[in-house]
Amino acid sequence: MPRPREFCVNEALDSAMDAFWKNGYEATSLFDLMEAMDLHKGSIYKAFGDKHSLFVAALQHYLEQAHMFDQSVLEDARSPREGIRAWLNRDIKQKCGDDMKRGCLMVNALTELAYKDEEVAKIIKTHIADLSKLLTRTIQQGQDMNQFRTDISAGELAQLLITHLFGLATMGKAVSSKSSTLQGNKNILMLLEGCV
Amino acid sequence: MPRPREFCVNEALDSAMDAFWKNGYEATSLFDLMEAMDLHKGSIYKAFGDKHSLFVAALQHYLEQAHMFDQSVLEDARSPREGIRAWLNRDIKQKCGDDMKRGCLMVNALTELAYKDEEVAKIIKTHIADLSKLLTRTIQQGQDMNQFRTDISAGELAQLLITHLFGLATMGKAVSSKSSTLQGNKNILMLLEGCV
DNA sequence: TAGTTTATTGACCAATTGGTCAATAATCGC
DNA sequence: GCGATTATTGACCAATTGGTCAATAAACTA
Repeated sequence: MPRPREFCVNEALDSAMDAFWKNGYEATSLFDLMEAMDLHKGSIYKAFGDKHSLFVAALQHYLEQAHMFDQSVLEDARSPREGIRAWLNRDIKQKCGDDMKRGCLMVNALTELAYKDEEVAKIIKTHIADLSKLLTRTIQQGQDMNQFRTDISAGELAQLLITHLFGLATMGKAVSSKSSTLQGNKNILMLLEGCV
Repeated sequence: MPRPREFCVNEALDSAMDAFWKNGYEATSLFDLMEAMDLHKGSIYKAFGDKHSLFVAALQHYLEQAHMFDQSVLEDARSPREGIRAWLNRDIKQKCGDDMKRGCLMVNALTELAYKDEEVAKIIKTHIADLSKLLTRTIQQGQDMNQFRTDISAGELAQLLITHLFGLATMGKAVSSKSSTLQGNKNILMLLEGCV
Protein backbone atom coordinates (compact mmCIF):
# COMPACT_ATOMS: atom_id res chain seq x y z
CA MET A 1 0.00 0.00 0.00
CA PRO A 2 2.75 2.48 0.47
CA ARG A 3 4.53 4.41 -2.22
CA PRO A 4 7.69 2.41 -3.00
CA ARG A 5 11.18 3.79 -2.64
CA GLU A 6 12.59 5.09 -5.92
CA PHE A 7 16.24 4.37 -5.20
CA CYS A 8 18.28 1.36 -4.17
CA VAL A 9 19.35 1.59 -0.55
CA ASN A 10 22.51 -0.36 -1.20
CA GLU A 11 23.61 1.81 -4.08
CA ALA A 12 22.90 4.95 -2.10
CA LEU A 13 24.92 3.59 0.79
CA ASP A 14 27.76 2.81 -1.59
CA SER A 15 27.75 6.38 -2.81
CA ALA A 16 27.66 7.78 0.71
CA MET A 17 30.51 5.47 1.62
CA ASP A 18 32.59 6.80 -1.26
CA ALA A 19 31.95 10.39 -0.27
CA PHE A 20 32.92 9.82 3.36
CA TRP A 21 35.88 7.73 2.29
CA LYS A 22 37.42 10.49 0.22
CA ASN A 23 36.79 13.46 2.47
CA GLY A 24 36.13 12.20 5.95
CA TYR A 25 33.13 12.73 8.20
CA GLU A 26 33.31 16.41 9.05
CA ALA A 27 34.40 17.61 5.63
CA THR A 28 31.55 15.83 3.86
CA SER A 29 28.52 18.10 3.93
CA LEU A 30 24.90 17.15 3.46
CA PHE A 31 25.14 18.88 0.12
CA ASP A 32 28.05 16.64 -0.90
CA LEU A 33 26.04 13.63 0.17
CA MET A 34 22.99 14.78 -1.78
CA GLU A 35 25.11 15.09 -4.91
CA ALA A 36 26.91 11.79 -4.38
CA MET A 37 23.78 9.83 -3.55
CA ASP A 38 21.66 11.70 -6.07
CA LEU A 39 18.95 12.16 -3.47
CA HIS A 40 17.21 15.06 -1.85
CA LYS A 41 17.80 15.96 1.75
CA GLY A 42 14.45 14.73 2.93
CA SER A 43 14.90 11.33 1.34
CA ILE A 44 18.24 10.87 3.04
CA TYR A 45 16.79 11.77 6.42
CA LYS A 46 13.79 9.55 5.90
CA ALA A 47 15.85 6.57 4.85
CA PHE A 48 18.93 6.86 7.03
CA GLY A 49 18.27 9.34 9.82
CA ASP A 50 20.77 12.08 10.50
CA LYS A 51 24.28 12.51 9.14
CA HIS A 52 25.89 10.51 11.90
CA SER A 53 23.56 7.55 11.46
CA LEU A 54 24.26 7.60 7.75
CA PHE A 55 27.97 7.55 8.44
CA VAL A 56 27.61 4.62 10.81
CA ALA A 57 25.56 2.76 8.21
CA ALA A 58 28.15 3.45 5.52
CA LEU A 59 30.96 2.33 7.81
CA GLN A 60 29.16 -0.90 8.67
CA HIS A 61 28.46 -1.47 4.99
CA TYR A 62 32.19 -1.10 4.37
CA LEU A 63 33.19 -3.40 7.21
CA GLU A 64 30.82 -6.15 6.13
CA GLN A 65 32.38 -6.19 2.69
CA ALA A 66 35.85 -6.06 4.18
CA HIS A 67 35.14 -8.96 6.50
CA MET A 68 33.80 -11.12 3.69
CA PHE A 69 36.85 -10.29 1.64
CA ASP A 70 39.30 -11.06 4.47
CA GLN A 71 37.58 -14.31 5.21
CA SER A 72 37.55 -15.58 1.64
CA VAL A 73 41.11 -14.52 0.90
CA LEU A 74 42.46 -16.25 3.99
CA GLU A 75 40.40 -19.40 3.70
CA ASP A 76 40.49 -19.96 -0.03
CA ALA A 77 44.27 -19.81 -0.22
CA ARG A 78 46.28 -22.91 -0.96
CA SER A 79 48.27 -22.58 2.25
CA PRO A 80 48.36 -20.33 5.32
CA ARG A 81 51.45 -18.58 3.99
CA GLU A 82 49.76 -17.98 0.65
CA GLY A 83 46.72 -16.70 2.46
CA ILE A 84 48.65 -14.15 4.48
CA ARG A 85 50.55 -13.09 1.38
CA ALA A 86 47.37 -12.58 -0.59
CA TRP A 87 45.76 -10.80 2.35
CA LEU A 88 48.69 -8.40 2.59
CA ASN A 89 48.75 -7.70 -1.10
CA ARG A 90 44.96 -7.63 -1.46
CA ASP A 91 43.92 -5.32 -4.25
CA ILE A 92 47.37 -3.84 -4.57
CA LYS A 93 47.00 -2.92 -8.23
CA GLN A 94 44.20 -0.46 -7.63
CA LYS A 95 45.26 0.53 -4.17
CA CYS A 96 48.53 2.01 -5.34
CA GLY A 97 46.97 4.30 -7.88
CA ASP A 98 45.19 7.45 -6.88
CA ASP A 99 42.87 5.37 -4.76
CA MET A 100 45.66 4.79 -2.29
CA LYS A 101 45.32 8.36 -1.17
CA ARG A 102 41.87 7.79 0.23
CA GLY A 103 43.27 5.02 2.41
CA CYS A 104 40.96 2.72 4.34
CA LEU A 105 37.59 4.01 5.52
CA MET A 106 37.94 2.23 8.83
CA VAL A 107 41.37 3.68 9.53
CA ASN A 108 40.17 7.11 8.46
CA ALA A 109 37.17 6.89 10.75
CA LEU A 110 39.25 5.61 13.63
CA THR A 111 41.70 8.45 13.26
CA GLU A 112 39.16 11.20 12.81
CA LEU A 113 36.46 10.13 15.22
CA ALA A 114 37.55 7.59 17.80
CA TYR A 115 38.68 10.29 20.22
CA LYS A 116 35.17 11.55 20.74
CA ASP A 117 32.79 9.11 19.05
CA GLU A 118 32.20 6.05 21.20
CA GLU A 119 29.78 4.43 18.80
CA VAL A 120 32.22 4.46 15.91
CA ALA A 121 35.04 3.38 18.21
CA LYS A 122 33.06 0.40 19.40
CA ILE A 123 32.14 -0.76 15.90
CA ILE A 124 35.76 -0.62 14.83
CA LYS A 125 37.00 -2.38 17.96
CA THR A 126 34.66 -5.25 17.21
CA HIS A 127 35.84 -5.46 13.63
CA ILE A 128 39.48 -5.49 14.72
CA ALA A 129 38.76 -8.28 17.18
CA ASP A 130 37.08 -10.33 14.43
CA LEU A 131 39.93 -9.76 12.02
CA SER A 132 42.42 -10.67 14.72
CA LYS A 133 40.68 -14.01 15.24
CA LEU A 134 40.73 -14.71 11.52
CA LEU A 135 44.43 -13.95 11.20
CA THR A 136 45.37 -15.77 14.38
CA ARG A 137 43.70 -18.93 13.16
CA THR A 138 45.51 -18.81 9.83
CA ILE A 139 48.86 -18.07 11.43
CA GLN A 140 48.33 -20.85 13.94
CA GLN A 141 47.80 -23.28 11.08
CA GLY A 142 50.91 -21.92 9.38
CA GLN A 143 52.93 -22.46 12.53
CA ASP A 144 51.71 -26.03 12.75
CA MET A 145 52.88 -26.56 9.18
CA ASN A 146 56.23 -24.94 9.95
CA GLN A 147 55.55 -22.01 7.62
CA PHE A 148 55.86 -19.35 10.30
CA ARG A 149 58.19 -18.83 13.24
CA THR A 150 56.91 -20.13 16.55
CA ASP A 151 58.92 -18.03 18.98
CA ILE A 152 56.19 -15.40 18.81
CA SER A 153 52.59 -16.45 19.43
CA ALA A 154 50.08 -16.50 16.59
CA GLY A 155 48.00 -13.88 18.35
CA GLU A 156 50.92 -11.51 18.64
CA LEU A 157 51.93 -12.01 15.03
CA ALA A 158 48.34 -11.27 14.02
CA GLN A 159 48.43 -8.08 16.05
CA LEU A 160 51.65 -7.12 14.30
CA LEU A 161 50.07 -7.73 10.91
CA ILE A 162 47.05 -5.59 11.69
CA THR A 163 49.25 -2.78 12.95
CA HIS A 164 51.26 -3.06 9.75
CA LEU A 165 48.13 -2.86 7.64
CA PHE A 166 46.95 0.21 9.53
CA GLY A 167 50.34 1.74 8.95
CA LEU A 168 50.16 0.93 5.24
CA ALA A 169 46.78 2.61 4.92
CA THR A 170 48.24 5.77 6.41
CA MET A 171 51.58 5.61 4.66
CA GLY A 172 49.89 5.28 1.30
CA LYS A 173 48.51 8.77 1.71
CA ALA A 174 51.99 10.20 1.72
CA VAL A 175 54.06 7.78 -0.31
CA SER A 176 52.32 5.30 -2.55
CA SER A 177 54.45 3.29 -4.90
CA LYS A 178 53.42 -0.13 -6.04
CA SER A 179 56.94 -1.54 -5.99
CA SER A 180 57.85 -0.27 -2.53
CA THR A 181 54.60 -1.53 -1.04
CA LEU A 182 55.11 -4.93 -2.62
CA GLN A 183 58.68 -4.98 -1.35
CA GLY A 184 57.51 -4.02 2.13
CA ASN A 185 54.97 -6.82 2.18
CA LYS A 186 57.60 -9.27 1.04
CA ASN A 187 59.81 -8.16 3.91
CA ILE A 188 57.04 -8.49 6.46
CA LEU A 189 56.48 -12.05 5.27
CA MET A 190 60.19 -12.78 5.67
CA LEU A 191 60.01 -11.45 9.21
CA LEU A 192 57.09 -13.74 9.96
CA GLU A 193 58.93 -16.77 8.71
CA GLY A 194 61.92 -16.30 10.97
CA CYS A 195 64.67 -18.89 10.85
CA VAL A 196 63.41 -22.05 9.26
CA MET B 1 57.54 52.07 18.51
CA PRO B 2 54.79 49.55 17.97
CA ARG B 3 52.50 48.17 20.58
CA PRO B 4 54.01 44.90 21.74
CA ARG B 5 52.24 41.61 21.52
CA GLU B 6 50.57 40.59 24.76
CA PHE B 7 50.85 36.84 24.36
CA CYS B 8 53.63 34.36 23.70
CA VAL B 9 53.49 33.07 20.14
CA ASN B 10 55.00 29.76 21.14
CA GLU B 11 52.53 29.14 23.92
CA ALA B 12 49.63 30.09 21.67
CA LEU B 13 50.92 27.70 19.03
CA ASP B 14 51.18 24.97 21.63
CA SER B 15 47.56 25.50 22.59
CA ALA B 16 46.41 25.51 18.97
CA MET B 17 48.40 22.33 18.42
CA ASP B 18 46.64 20.65 21.33
CA ALA B 19 43.23 21.65 20.04
CA PHE B 20 43.90 20.35 16.53
CA TRP B 21 45.53 17.25 17.95
CA LYS B 22 42.46 16.22 19.89
CA ASN B 23 39.75 17.03 17.39
CA GLY B 24 41.32 17.29 13.98
CA TYR B 25 41.30 20.15 11.51
CA GLU B 26 37.69 20.36 10.41
CA ALA B 27 36.15 19.69 13.80
CA THR B 28 38.16 22.41 15.51
CA SER B 29 36.29 25.68 15.08
CA LEU B 30 37.67 29.17 15.37
CA PHE B 31 35.72 29.39 18.60
CA ASP B 32 37.49 26.31 19.94
CA LEU B 33 40.81 27.87 18.98
CA MET B 34 39.92 31.16 20.65
CA GLU B 35 39.15 29.32 23.86
CA ALA B 36 42.22 27.11 23.71
CA MET B 37 44.61 29.91 22.82
CA ASP B 38 42.85 32.42 25.05
CA LEU B 39 42.91 34.97 22.25
CA HIS B 40 40.36 36.93 20.30
CA LYS B 41 39.63 36.18 16.69
CA GLY B 42 41.37 39.28 15.38
CA SER B 43 44.56 38.52 17.25
CA ILE B 44 44.71 35.04 15.82
CA TYR B 45 44.22 36.30 12.30
CA LYS B 46 46.77 39.08 12.77
CA ALA B 47 49.38 36.73 14.18
CA PHE B 48 48.84 33.56 12.18
CA GLY B 49 46.68 34.31 9.18
CA ASP B 50 43.67 32.13 8.47
CA LYS B 51 42.71 28.81 10.02
CA HIS B 52 44.66 26.76 7.53
CA SER B 53 47.86 28.75 8.03
CA LEU B 54 47.49 28.32 11.76
CA PHE B 55 47.10 24.60 11.32
CA VAL B 56 50.20 24.42 9.16
CA ALA B 57 52.14 26.43 11.75
CA ALA B 58 50.94 24.14 14.54
CA LEU B 59 51.85 21.06 12.52
CA GLN B 60 55.32 22.37 11.79
CA HIS B 61 55.73 23.25 15.45
CA TYR B 62 54.86 19.65 16.27
CA LEU B 63 57.19 18.19 13.67
CA GLU B 64 60.15 20.28 14.80
CA GLN B 65 59.78 18.97 18.32
CA ALA B 66 59.29 15.43 17.03
CA HIS B 67 62.41 15.63 14.89
CA MET B 68 64.55 16.89 17.75
CA PHE B 69 63.20 14.10 19.92
CA ASP B 70 63.84 11.40 17.31
CA GLN B 71 67.32 12.66 16.70
CA SER B 72 68.35 12.78 20.33
CA VAL B 73 66.82 9.42 21.22
CA LEU B 74 68.55 7.66 18.36
CA GLU B 75 71.91 9.34 18.73
CA ASP B 76 72.22 9.44 22.49
CA ALA B 77 71.59 5.73 22.90
CA ARG B 78 74.37 3.42 23.97
CA SER B 79 73.99 1.27 20.88
CA PRO B 80 71.93 1.23 17.68
CA ARG B 81 69.73 -1.52 19.06
CA GLU B 82 69.16 0.44 22.25
CA GLY B 83 68.37 3.52 20.16
CA ILE B 84 65.73 1.76 18.10
CA ARG B 85 64.26 0.22 21.23
CA ALA B 86 64.04 3.58 22.96
CA TRP B 87 62.63 5.18 19.82
CA LEU B 88 59.90 2.56 19.58
CA ASN B 89 58.98 2.84 23.21
CA ARG B 90 59.34 6.64 23.29
CA ASP B 91 56.99 8.18 25.80
CA ILE B 92 55.09 4.97 26.26
CA LYS B 93 54.02 5.74 29.83
CA GLN B 94 51.96 8.76 28.85
CA LYS B 95 51.05 7.53 25.41
CA CYS B 96 49.13 4.55 26.72
CA GLY B 97 46.90 6.56 28.98
CA ASP B 98 44.07 8.65 27.69
CA ASP B 99 46.57 10.53 25.54
CA MET B 100 46.90 7.51 23.31
CA LYS B 101 43.50 8.24 21.92
CA ARG B 102 44.60 11.48 20.36
CA GLY B 103 47.29 9.60 18.49
CA CYS B 104 49.97 11.45 16.58
CA LEU B 105 49.19 14.85 15.11
CA MET B 106 51.13 14.06 11.95
CA VAL B 107 49.30 10.79 11.38
CA ASN B 108 45.99 12.48 12.11
CA ALA B 109 46.73 15.26 9.66
CA LEU B 110 47.92 12.83 7.02
CA THR B 111 44.76 10.77 7.35
CA GLU B 112 42.33 13.66 7.43
CA LEU B 113 43.90 16.03 4.93
CA ALA B 114 46.43 14.45 2.61
CA TYR B 115 43.79 13.48 0.08
CA LYS B 116 43.02 17.08 -0.75
CA ASP B 117 45.62 19.25 0.95
CA GLU B 118 48.86 19.31 -1.02
CA GLU B 119 50.60 21.68 1.35
CA VAL B 120 50.10 19.48 4.38
CA ALA B 121 50.94 16.39 2.34
CA LYS B 122 54.24 17.91 1.24
CA ILE B 123 55.26 18.94 4.75
CA ILE B 124 54.60 15.43 6.04
CA LYS B 125 56.37 13.77 3.12
CA THR B 126 59.46 15.80 3.93
CA HIS B 127 59.30 14.83 7.59
CA ILE B 128 58.94 11.17 6.73
CA ALA B 129 61.96 11.38 4.44
CA ASP B 130 64.02 12.97 7.21
CA LEU B 131 62.93 10.39 9.75
CA SER B 132 63.68 7.64 7.28
CA LYS B 133 67.25 8.91 6.89
CA LEU B 134 67.72 9.04 10.65
CA LEU B 135 66.47 5.48 11.13
CA THR B 136 68.35 4.12 8.15
CA ARG B 137 71.62 5.49 9.50
CA THR B 138 71.06 3.94 12.92
CA ILE B 139 70.01 0.60 11.47
CA GLN B 140 72.97 0.61 9.13
CA GLN B 141 75.27 1.02 12.12
CA GLY B 142 73.42 -1.76 13.91
CA GLN B 143 73.89 -4.05 10.93
CA ASP B 144 77.60 -3.30 10.87
CA MET B 145 77.77 -4.27 14.53
CA ASN B 146 75.78 -7.44 13.88
CA GLN B 147 72.82 -6.26 15.94
CA PHE B 148 70.31 -6.42 13.09
CA ARG B 149 69.69 -8.86 10.29
CA THR B 150 71.33 -7.98 6.99
CA ASP B 151 69.15 -9.89 4.55
CA ILE B 152 66.88 -6.84 4.38
CA SER B 153 68.42 -3.47 3.63
CA ALA B 154 68.62 -0.78 6.30
CA GLY B 155 66.39 1.49 4.24
CA GLU B 156 63.69 -1.14 3.96
CA LEU B 157 63.84 -1.96 7.65
CA ALA B 158 63.51 1.75 8.38
CA GLN B 159 60.45 1.90 6.14
CA LEU B 160 58.99 -1.05 8.02
CA LEU B 161 59.57 0.68 11.34
CA ILE B 162 57.89 3.88 10.23
CA THR B 163 54.92 1.95 8.92
CA HIS B 164 54.73 0.15 12.24
CA LEU B 165 54.80 3.43 14.14
CA PHE B 166 52.02 4.84 11.97
CA GLY B 167 50.04 1.72 12.65
CA LEU B 168 50.63 2.06 16.39
CA ALA B 169 49.39 5.64 16.37
CA THR B 170 46.17 4.46 14.76
CA MET B 171 45.79 1.26 16.74
CA GLY B 172 46.13 3.16 19.99
CA LYS B 173 42.87 4.90 19.24
CA ALA B 174 41.01 1.61 19.34
CA VAL B 175 43.02 -0.59 21.65
CA SER B 176 45.54 0.98 23.96
CA SER B 177 47.11 -1.21 26.57
CA LYS B 178 50.56 -0.50 27.87
CA SER B 179 51.52 -4.13 28.15
CA SER B 180 50.36 -5.15 24.68
CA THR B 181 52.12 -2.19 23.08
CA LEU B 182 55.32 -2.99 24.91
CA GLN B 183 55.01 -6.63 23.88
CA GLY B 184 54.42 -5.60 20.26
CA ASN B 185 57.51 -3.43 20.26
CA LYS B 186 59.54 -6.27 21.73
CA ASN B 187 58.33 -8.52 18.94
CA ILE B 188 59.19 -6.00 16.25
CA LEU B 189 62.69 -5.80 17.64
CA MET B 190 62.99 -9.58 17.53
CA LEU B 191 61.92 -9.51 13.91
CA LEU B 192 64.60 -6.93 13.14
CA GLU B 193 67.28 -9.03 14.70
CA GLY B 194 66.59 -12.09 12.60
CA CYS B 195 68.77 -15.14 13.11
CA VAL B 196 71.94 -14.19 14.89
C1' DT C 1 -12.16 5.11 -7.98
C1' DA C 2 -11.47 6.27 -3.21
C1' DG C 3 -8.60 5.90 0.68
C1' DT C 4 -4.48 4.69 3.04
C1' DT C 5 0.27 4.83 3.38
C1' DT C 6 4.65 6.14 2.53
C1' DA C 7 8.22 8.71 -0.68
C1' DT C 8 9.72 12.84 -2.79
C1' DT C 9 10.37 17.53 -3.03
C1' DG C 10 12.03 22.08 -2.00
C1' DA C 11 11.13 25.93 0.77
C1' DC C 12 12.46 27.13 5.15
C1' DC C 13 15.06 27.58 9.64
C1' DA C 14 18.21 28.69 13.47
C1' DA C 15 22.81 28.15 14.47
C1' DT C 16 27.38 28.09 13.32
C1' DT C 17 30.99 28.66 10.16
C1' DG C 18 35.39 31.25 8.75
C1' DG C 19 36.58 35.81 8.11
C1' DT C 20 36.70 41.31 8.07
C1' DC C 21 37.18 45.79 9.88
C1' DA C 22 36.89 50.18 12.24
C1' DA C 23 37.49 51.82 16.73
C1' DT C 24 40.42 51.76 20.59
C1' DA C 25 44.62 50.96 23.25
C1' DA C 26 49.37 50.43 24.22
C1' DT C 27 54.09 51.14 23.46
C1' DC C 28 58.09 53.46 21.68
C1' DG C 29 61.23 57.35 19.78
C1' DC C 30 61.36 62.00 19.63
C1' DG D 1 53.23 64.83 25.54
C1' DC D 2 52.93 63.83 20.53
C1' DG D 3 52.90 61.08 16.56
C1' DA D 4 53.85 56.75 14.46
C1' DT D 5 53.08 51.97 14.59
C1' DT D 6 51.08 47.88 15.74
C1' DA D 7 47.84 44.95 19.00
C1' DT D 8 43.43 44.12 20.90
C1' DT D 9 38.67 44.11 20.80
C1' DG D 10 34.06 42.98 19.50
C1' DA D 11 30.56 44.12 16.40
C1' DC D 12 29.49 42.62 12.01
C1' DC D 13 29.03 39.75 7.68
C1' DA D 14 27.82 36.47 4.03
C1' DA D 15 27.84 31.77 3.40
C1' DT D 16 27.21 27.34 4.83
C1' DT D 17 25.96 24.06 8.20
C1' DG D 18 22.72 20.15 9.71
C1' DG D 19 18.01 19.58 10.08
C1' DT D 20 12.56 20.15 9.68
C1' DC D 21 8.18 20.12 7.57
C1' DA D 22 4.03 20.76 4.88
C1' DA D 23 2.60 19.96 0.34
C1' DT D 24 2.57 16.78 -3.30
C1' DA D 25 2.98 12.34 -5.61
C1' DA D 26 2.87 7.50 -6.25
C1' DA D 27 1.60 2.94 -5.32
C1' DC D 28 -1.35 -0.57 -3.45
C1' DT D 29 -5.93 -2.44 -1.43
C1' DA D 30 -10.56 -2.51 -1.16
